[in-house]
Amino acid sequence: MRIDSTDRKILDQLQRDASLSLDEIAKAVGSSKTPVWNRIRKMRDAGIIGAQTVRLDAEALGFEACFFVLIRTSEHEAEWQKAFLKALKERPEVQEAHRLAGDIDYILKVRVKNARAYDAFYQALISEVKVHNVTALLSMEEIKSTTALPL
Amino acid sequence: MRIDSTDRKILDQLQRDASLSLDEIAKAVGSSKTPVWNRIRKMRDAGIIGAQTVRLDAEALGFEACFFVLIRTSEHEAEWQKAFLKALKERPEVQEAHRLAGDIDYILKVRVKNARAYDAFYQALISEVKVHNVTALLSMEEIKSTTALPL
DNA sequence: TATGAAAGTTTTAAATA
DNA sequence: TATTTAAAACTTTCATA
Repeated sequence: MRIDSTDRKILDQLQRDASLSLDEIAKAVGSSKTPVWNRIRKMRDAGIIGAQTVRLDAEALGFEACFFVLIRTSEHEAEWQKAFLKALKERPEVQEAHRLAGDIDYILKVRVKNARAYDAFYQALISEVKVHNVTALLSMEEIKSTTALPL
Repeated sequence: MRIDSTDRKILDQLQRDASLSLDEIAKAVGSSKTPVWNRIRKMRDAGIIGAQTVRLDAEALGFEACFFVLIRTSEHEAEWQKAFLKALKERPEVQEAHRLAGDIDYILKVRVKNARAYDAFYQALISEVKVHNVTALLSMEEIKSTTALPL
């Protein structure tokens, strides 16, 4: 699917504030309701626009600890990988999981209530799948956090 | 502000799909429109509910590279830190930035179009502020990515 | 907490450039 | 083909019971 500059402007508005009305978006991108609506629908159907969410204040809700977890493994078989990915997807405290190129195999972002909850997560994970080496980096301060793309 | 189990259910619905109508949320949490609306408004005013956003498909929009960047610095003065944080906040390719406890001082998540764009970012950053040691981890596969809290 | 009415929004369809 | 207009269905918001 081709995306032109008007589409890009619409996406930029939406990722800044998805609660804007069609009229407001139309005004901001210099168009009007119906064409904007058609573009949004097309991009939704194409999967370019995904789920609508709200950002919640993690601290206020008692999620006071955030860890980045660096994982090295000696296992590289398909079976092991399948079990590992499944475990990550199922655990709700894992907010991000990436397979990496190079020395370190995986990185996770894990959001939990406290250090103890992290330990519970860690114990559960290593009992489910064998990992070679795990380093946890504890976040002291969230300087920035956004999902917005620099369109 | 105190959050009860009904509030938590509402938040959970909203972070799953912020486009749900009040009626749908009310039904899901076993209440009716007005109380749900009052609770949502209260939580918005308290800042527990933040901005509404849409998730965009980064790959489809040409953002094909994602790096996690581990930074060690020898500088720990207030002036340096101020300049560094400012640089991070201003750069739109930095999606996450955390100050860490321990050996590594900062971790960034950087989303760019390609490896070349990452290099441009890296050169710009180190010319703005002095950093001691930088390790970039390249993501090969985004296994999971969510901002949802395990309420 | 529930009801309901006013204002505003989304969605579809038809008409127009 | 893309945009404007129009109208129906639905949602949010808020006053009142």
